[in-house]
Order: sequence, then C-alpha cells, then structure tokens
Amino acid sequence: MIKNNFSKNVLDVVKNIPKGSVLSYKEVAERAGNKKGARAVGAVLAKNYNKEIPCHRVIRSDGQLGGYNRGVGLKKKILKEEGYL
DNA sequence: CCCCTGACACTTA
DNA sequence: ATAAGTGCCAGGG
Repeated sequence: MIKNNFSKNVLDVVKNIPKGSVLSYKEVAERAGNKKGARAVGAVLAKNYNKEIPCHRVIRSDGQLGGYNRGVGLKKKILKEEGYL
C-alpha cells in the first residue's frame, strides 16, 4: 500500500497529532506536502485502516467532523473522550 | 492515458 | 446560514 510519497506523509502527520488536538484535512495536506491535497488526504485516510493512525483527530476546515472509517459516531465519541468536544 | 470515485475547500448566489 | 457550482489531488479500473 504505502510506497513513499504523499500517502505515507499524510499517515505520518496524522500519527503525530497529539491527544486532545485536531488538524483539518487542509492542514494535514499542507504538512504532507500538497497544500491543495485536502481531498487526497481524505482519500488516503479512507483507504487506510491502521489503528496506529488517529484519523479521528482529522476534521474538516469548517470545524465539522467530516467522516470516519469506523463510523462518525465513534469519531465523535473519541473526540469527546479526549476532551476536544 | 482516460474515466470515475472520494472522510475536502472555496466562491458566489 | 444554506445550496449549488467549481477546483484540487490521489487511487483504482
């Protein structure tokens, strides 16, 4: 799956997100190398099922949760547990 | 290489 | 504030 490009970068950035903090897809895209790759970030995360990746800490730039591969409800619950909500 | 899909962002009405 | 349209990028067939 991962080779060594934008995808890996995205996963690395998301993995590095500290507990209680959240980054928007746009922010992650910028850190991953593609400032306009917000959509690509979502596509990568959607295909990535790594439990090591706190993809629940990635939300939309509008402040909305966006989506989650395990269910938006779980994402919302996790964010609440971490204190973001 | 072309076409379609997707956890997005931004502008205009 | 909400809706619709446009632009952006990566992955898969």
